Amino acid sequence: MNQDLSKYFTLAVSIDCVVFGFDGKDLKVLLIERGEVPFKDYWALPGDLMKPDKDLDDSVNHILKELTGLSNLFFEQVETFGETQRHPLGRVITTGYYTLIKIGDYELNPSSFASKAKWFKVKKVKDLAFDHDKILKSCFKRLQKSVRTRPIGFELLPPTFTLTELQSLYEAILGVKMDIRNFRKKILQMKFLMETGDLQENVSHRPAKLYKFDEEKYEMLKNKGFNFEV
Amino acid sequence: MNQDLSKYFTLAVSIDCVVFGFDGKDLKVLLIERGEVPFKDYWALPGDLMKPDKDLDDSVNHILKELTGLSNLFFEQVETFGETQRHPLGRVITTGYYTLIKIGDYELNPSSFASKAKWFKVKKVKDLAFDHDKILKSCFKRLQKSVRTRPIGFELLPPTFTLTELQSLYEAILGVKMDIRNFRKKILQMKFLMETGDLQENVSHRPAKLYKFDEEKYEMLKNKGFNFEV
DNA sequence: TCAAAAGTGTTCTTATTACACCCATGG
DNA sequence: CCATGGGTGTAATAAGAACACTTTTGA
Repeated sequence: MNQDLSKYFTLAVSIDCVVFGFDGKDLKVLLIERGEVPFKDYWALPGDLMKPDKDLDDSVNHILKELTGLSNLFFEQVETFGETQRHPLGRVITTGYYTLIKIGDYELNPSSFASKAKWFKVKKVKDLAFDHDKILKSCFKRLQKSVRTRPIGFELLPPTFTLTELQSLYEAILGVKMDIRNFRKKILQMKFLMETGDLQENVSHRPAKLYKFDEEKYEMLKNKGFNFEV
Repeated sequence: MNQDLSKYFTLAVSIDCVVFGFDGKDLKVLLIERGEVPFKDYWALPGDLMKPDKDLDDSVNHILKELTGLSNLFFEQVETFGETQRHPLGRVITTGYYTLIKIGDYELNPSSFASKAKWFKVKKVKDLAFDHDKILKSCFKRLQKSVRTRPIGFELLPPTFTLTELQSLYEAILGVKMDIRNFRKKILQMKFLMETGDLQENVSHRPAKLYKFDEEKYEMLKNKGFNFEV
């Protein structure tokens, strides 16, 4: 930090949110349609410039709420993108965050410059505004890493779920097929699932047992981590 | 991005470099003594404000060279710190990067506002300028994670080394003692080490065999990753 | 009675752990 | 001949991978 500081204080910082959800079949990501320039009418990650008087990490939820109505989520910071040409209106460095939520627990209320908000299959997404394809890819990779070293599920599944739904979630995130018997063996021996005693209803096949997360054991495992190889 | 953009373009972005080295016994980190305010005479991570016309990732090596003389290293981005009060001269968001090098392969030439540059044992470091304790901790954690999923060593050891030196490196990074026989078994079966045929000299005990990395296999494993449990 | 998904065990192979003694050198 | 760190193998246990048939329901 030498001479003439003022020329350095000329950048903006933005935040982009990658909100992952699961509909029982596909892994999805929440996008907004931009109602303003730049990239008007493009689909984009919910994101905006950070107010200069706010902490970076604290701004994530404010920005997401403003655009989509979703609030109070737990985000993990992933990567910061700082190419000179990434934003057409000036020098904007952006930090990407991701979170996991249950689709359906939250109502989407697009506002501000978001004209729409909608869930898209992660695998189908492309041609987003700015460098958002890159940010999404980076966050998706981080999610894939995380899923192997700590339990994920609670955040993405309804309160009770079948083992097949949980397996589908892991398969959707990791993009692989797993052996049904080995998956069940592995996941049950971790002891963070409890049978509810209830069964699926109105399915035209043998109804599956419904499970829920034992929150206490689940939080314990989340903190200490584990190794889920596939 | 709505109304009055100019009030957003008032931030500076800085970069802080965590350069890890190994002296055969302890894991070390390179620090500079700051010759200028703020935090004059404090030890700090080498870091500086980014020039607004440069890419973020590209600035890392420029900044490190300016302060320490080290150039052309491969950095991994770790985390961005953006608390409002983290810098006394204004709103500065900083991104932390880390790299691994062989101490001794590089000559330290402190310049610019770095009055000194020196290696410190990672475990002993505290009371750094700004929030650098936090940045160092974050990068150290990332290093510990990385070491379990891909080979590390080449960057930190001399061209030829003994298995005990390699084991000491892993123990220094992970902060655990490992079984000598199991360590050797595991590391040798990965096939990225080659015997040089030479032995240690001038040691007052049985001289150890010297190994080197099989660069081809080593790069392969680095790209595809592996699982090194301890 | 058919279609569709649920549910269940065993065997084989591989990886991990724990553990103790002799060897080669310099001083 | 002593001190120092180098070097080696095996047995027991645990984890992972591969694999096929029966059950329950609604239509």
